[in-house]
Amino acid sequence: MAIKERKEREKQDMRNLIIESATQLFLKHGYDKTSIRNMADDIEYSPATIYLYFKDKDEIFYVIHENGFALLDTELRKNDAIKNPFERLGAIGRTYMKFAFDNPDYYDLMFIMRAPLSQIKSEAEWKAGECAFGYVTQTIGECLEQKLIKPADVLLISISVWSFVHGLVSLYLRGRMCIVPMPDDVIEAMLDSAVTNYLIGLKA
Amino acid sequence: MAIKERKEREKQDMRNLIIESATQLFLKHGYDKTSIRNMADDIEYSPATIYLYFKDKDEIFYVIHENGFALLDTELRKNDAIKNPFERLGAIGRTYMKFAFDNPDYYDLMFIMRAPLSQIKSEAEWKAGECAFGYVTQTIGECLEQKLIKPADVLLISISVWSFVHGLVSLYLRGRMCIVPMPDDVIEAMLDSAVTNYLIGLKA
DNA sequence: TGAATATAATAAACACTGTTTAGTATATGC
DNA sequence: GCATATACTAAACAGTGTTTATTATATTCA
Repeated sequence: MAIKERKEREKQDMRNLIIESATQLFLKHGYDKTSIRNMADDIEYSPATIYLYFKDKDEIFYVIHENGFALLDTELRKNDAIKNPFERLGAIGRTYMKFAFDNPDYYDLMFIMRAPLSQIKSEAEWKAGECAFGYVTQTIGECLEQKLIKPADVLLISISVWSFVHGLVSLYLRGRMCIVPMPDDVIEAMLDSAVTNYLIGLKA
Repeated sequence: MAIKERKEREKQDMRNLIIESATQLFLKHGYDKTSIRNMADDIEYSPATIYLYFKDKDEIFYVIHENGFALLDTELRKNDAIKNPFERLGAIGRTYMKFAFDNPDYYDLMFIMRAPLSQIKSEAEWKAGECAFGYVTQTIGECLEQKLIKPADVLLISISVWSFVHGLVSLYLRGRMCIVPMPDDVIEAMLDSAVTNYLIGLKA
């Protein structure tokens, strides 16, 4: 009975087709323009067919959100080559910001929007987020071991570092940095030096 | 011709009625449930009537967003009684966080959502934001004058402080703090000590 | 192989959304 | 009193996510 397996394969192919179409539409035209009907048009199936492969729209965007994390993870871990954990932490911060500015729609889905997280059943099951965050806590842990930063709870520092960079990035992406009336490149430089400054403050 | 003035008054009354209804619906049921039709039902007029008083839905929510800033401003400036600017800065931070947790929907509209800012014509015209942010820069300016914090550009520090607190708050409000699996009250305490810790790091 | 069953896909509908248009009462100005 | 201006709305437009009933196809078993 290889039929069952072929059917399973075909089901996965169809899921992939839908995700590919949704991702392409999402990155090209944004979240609002990525409707079930647009996806259906794109893959040349009826809208109802999509519901045979995904429970709802949020489930589709949860997968896209997970793919975004895979992307970010790959980028972040490229900094593994940097042996000094404090230097690595700085590089991770800059990589994180670059990711956000290069992929604002992914960043939105991953850290700002509510939609994709409606999928997690509750009680800490955000696997995608845990992986990237784990890399930060690990690096900060090494910094603490080597006494490169002021002693404090590793989780508290991790959350602080993450929140600091996320704060800068998300206020910028949502247009709130217009309170300082400067051209975009000047602001981006400012955000960069804010991170640099912040990390200096952590130094032991 | 007092008729013209009465008409103007009536026009304002109607605008207020719509805003009141929208605000009540928004705070009670959230943004998505606050539709033009729901507002119309509530004030017992047709949906089209609302468009005689507001250009579009975003314009209504821009007013609500401005009201939110008036509220936050009042709260923040209560800290004016604190003469020491560094202590005042800490109090402002805690007031800001309390506002966010007490009024998550307002906070969303003011600092996270895109919708209401579609109203600002461009090139730094975000009056509501400037006012609250101005109070922070002013306080930080005083801290610098009195050499209470490490010297740096006042704008850079202001943006850093704001981003730090906003980062903590917005990650929490959008469910991303679930990476640390703790009860809400423990997390809120953690965010509080993160701010305290951060401000200590700024100290001269 | 042929009938019965299970699977895959869809057309159409449901209940919404923001917004616009054309038409109707009512109030104002002359 | 009549023409004009104002206030209002019913209905439609163009979309949204999702569900249901139906049909066509593929698979299983006698």
